[in-house]
Amino acid sequence: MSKTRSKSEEKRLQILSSAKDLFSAQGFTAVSMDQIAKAAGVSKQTVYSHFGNKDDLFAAAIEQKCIGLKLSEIQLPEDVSAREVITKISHSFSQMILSEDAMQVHRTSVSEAHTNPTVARLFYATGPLQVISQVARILQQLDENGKLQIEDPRMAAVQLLKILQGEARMEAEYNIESRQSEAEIAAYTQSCIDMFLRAYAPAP
Amino acid sequence: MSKTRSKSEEKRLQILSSAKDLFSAQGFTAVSMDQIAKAAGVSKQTVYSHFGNKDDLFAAAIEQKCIGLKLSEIQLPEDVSAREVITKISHSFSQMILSEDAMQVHRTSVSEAHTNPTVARLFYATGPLQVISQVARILQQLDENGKLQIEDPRMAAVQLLKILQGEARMEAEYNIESRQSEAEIAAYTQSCIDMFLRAYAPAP
DNA sequence: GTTAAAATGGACTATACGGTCTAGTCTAGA
DNA sequence: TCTAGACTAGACCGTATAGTCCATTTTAAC
Repeated sequence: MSKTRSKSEEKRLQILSSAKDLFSAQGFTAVSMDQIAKAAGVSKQTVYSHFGNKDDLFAAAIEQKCIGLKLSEIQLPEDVSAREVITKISHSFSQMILSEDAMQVHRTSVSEAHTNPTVARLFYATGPLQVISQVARILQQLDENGKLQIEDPRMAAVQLLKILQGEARMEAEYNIESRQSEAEIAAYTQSCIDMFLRAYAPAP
Repeated sequence: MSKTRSKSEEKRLQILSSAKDLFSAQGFTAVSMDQIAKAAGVSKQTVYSHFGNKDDLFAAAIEQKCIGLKLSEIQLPEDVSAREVITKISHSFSQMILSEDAMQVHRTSVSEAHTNPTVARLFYATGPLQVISQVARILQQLDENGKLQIEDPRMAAVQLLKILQGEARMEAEYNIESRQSEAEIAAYTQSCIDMFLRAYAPAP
């Protein structure tokens, strides 16, 4: 352990933390290395000695940010109705997807998808893909229990997650002024839950 | 009319066209005014004399691009089943949403949504919002004809359009290497059509 | 305390960009 | 043919950035 001289780790974390905040808030090009150094309370040289260049720092920062984005763990007891499960998933997801953190990473990923593909792919793999698998697994259980009738749980998971995004997500994406109210979002989410349950209700 | 000297219009269009292509392909910051001038075969000064600054040129170029993005007009004869209508909408939309043009404008809008809100809002209003209304109107007709049972056609329209995006759209957004095949997309689209029709089938 | 790595801070290079300016050319209309 | 406006080519300015260099100071281990 204690490698000859290890104040290093502390600085490294400061840099990473500042870079994470700045990059995800303002994107890659808009943030300068001087800015990051200043925000981290560290000299620019130190930044470069820890992370070789801007690209590497960016990748590390966004990776860091992705780790913090998890769908809150969903525990479902045995005797629970399909409606309860879907409702739980829906609200949990709806809240996550509209959070400022999630939107920031999403925007940054899309913005840099072409010039810096690694970041977007990293995010996609650790974010959306994970959630899809997680939800697909739950849907498969509901199918096996006969509580829903789902041929392809993965497709159904994508469908559920997609509809839940709704207009609210687009408004956030495009930075529209007049956003949907909490009530409207709630009403829409409810409509999605009902719609999904009708579509995948077990045959009588 | 013929304003004293009007070679102007031709140059203006050249500039606008080049700017449109460059901006939508690479985004705002990545494209320089020199680049645009060169691509348009025009001097930089001419660019500035036609469009005052980079922001204005950008707005004009993206506006130009938006005009070209329309959902192909959907004509539905009288005695047509709900399945036929939804199928037609679905394929039409699915194709449009994945086109290179649509993806470009989408990416650019998201990228610049914060620093240049006008563009994203313009796109949202002339693109997604239009399509939603158009589909909502059709769904309402299907409801009135008793072919479907839809309480809130607008919500249903959003749901339909959202599920149709599916994984393919995300893969395009995040520039993922391994994209879904045509066949996979078709299968998913079919699954969406079935799912939507089951969810909104009229009560027996 | 000595030592060597780690960190500082600021000067520096090279490059790029938005935007202006200028000197001169081209073209249409009077 | 003359003239005014459109256009060109490129120099130019100010600013900003990524990244390097280096002399100096701080810090942790021995």
